[in-house]
Amino acid sequence: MKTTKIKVPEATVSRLSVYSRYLEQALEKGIVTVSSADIAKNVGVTPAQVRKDLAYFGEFGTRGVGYKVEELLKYIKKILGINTTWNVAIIGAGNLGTALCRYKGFQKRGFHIKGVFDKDANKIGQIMCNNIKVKHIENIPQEIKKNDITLAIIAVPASAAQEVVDILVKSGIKGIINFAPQTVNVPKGVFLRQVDLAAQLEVLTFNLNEEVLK
Amino acid sequence: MKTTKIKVPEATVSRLSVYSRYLEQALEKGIVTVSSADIAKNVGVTPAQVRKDLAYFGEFGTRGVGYKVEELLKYIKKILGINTTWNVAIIGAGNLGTALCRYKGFQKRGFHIKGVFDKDANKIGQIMCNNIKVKHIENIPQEIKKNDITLAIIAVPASAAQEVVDILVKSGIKGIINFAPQTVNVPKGVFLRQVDLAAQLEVLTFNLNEEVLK
DNA sequence: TAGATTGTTAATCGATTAACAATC
DNA sequence: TAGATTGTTAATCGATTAACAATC
Repeated sequence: MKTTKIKVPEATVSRLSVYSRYLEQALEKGIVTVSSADIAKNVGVTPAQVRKDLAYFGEFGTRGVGYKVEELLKYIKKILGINTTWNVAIIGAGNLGTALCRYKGFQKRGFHIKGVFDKDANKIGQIMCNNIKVKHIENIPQEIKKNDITLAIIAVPASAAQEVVDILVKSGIKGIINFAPQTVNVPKGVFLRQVDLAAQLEVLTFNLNEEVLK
Repeated sequence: MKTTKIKVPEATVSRLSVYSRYLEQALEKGIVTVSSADIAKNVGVTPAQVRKDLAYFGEFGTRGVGYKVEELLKYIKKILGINTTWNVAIIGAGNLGTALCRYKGFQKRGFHIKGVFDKDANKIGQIMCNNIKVKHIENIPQEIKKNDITLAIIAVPASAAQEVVDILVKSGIKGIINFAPQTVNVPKGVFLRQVDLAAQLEVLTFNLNEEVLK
């Protein structure tokens, strides 16, 4: 694999996920070869964008021909690191945590939920998904080691988010998705993504408001 | 209100949501005035960024002093269009749809779930949240009109996403959040946001992979 | 007044798009 | 070969940051 010298934009990485989903669908349909224009049309970007995104990582196509679907899919999965499976912990066994635990989309992409944690005594011991019992937050460090968990999803109230982040970081977690609507801090070397569901709706209402003003 | 001539970056809009959350917390704590540096420190951006973001919409501060928390919060909420409430439909009464229906974070920001729809006969008639009964997808057009619903959240399988989008658009929905991992098309004048949960994890695994290569 | 902090402009940085030579 | 499409460079566009005059 080519060692990347130039920094890859985060937007490029997100788009690679989208390309890979399209390629999976194309593969199912029995499509063998696609052009950057095909990919672009199906995912709503420009062909130049597709080629540029791929160019960060190497040369995967054939001039005059295009890309082999199966091959390109394999490459992108490797680039994204999803040629292997990953073990994931969910913190917070409320509605959202439960739903995420049962969400098929994670399994489908090789993410296996291996632990669900909460503080609430009523929830501990309950079975959430895949026969996983909710454990107390205290057990995070040992469970993460025992089950080789690398990623964590936070689905606790905003007020508890930073505390949970700190526990996770101390336990050696390297990547966190935070669903709590709360800015949190992680040390260098730990990757964080903030997913703010209400803020998503607010971008829509902003746009609707602007439309009215026009 | 100043009519915006210059296009506001989407990133600015998202940050306004984040600023407003911080301001709400500050208000609760009884903080009266904040500087751009205060906001910046708490949400993890630069003070210049905060001032630039606000400058798209007017002058809300006092030089040498800062911003009045309560006042700025009110302005931002008005800009985002969340000085009023919005009615929302959820399509898909599976795990994710159910969780989103019960999610407190929406209510807290003035988003009221007024309808939940599914195709599955077993789900129809079940009570999801706020005493809302799941209705068949066929009922979307009339329910949307009846309940004055403007926004919709799609939580159906990828294969059904475009079909649902088309129904929603035909019913007059103006803003859609799509949780299905599927690129969909909307006509001009309808706003769409794609929230791809697995892709979020994949950005993390990409980063972890890169770290290893270094 | 002196110190603080805004609002705004200009400079920088980064990402997207267009264009085209390379090449299948 | 001629047509098609990649990979890559240069041009454009847009967003962030730095700097500072305005002003409380």
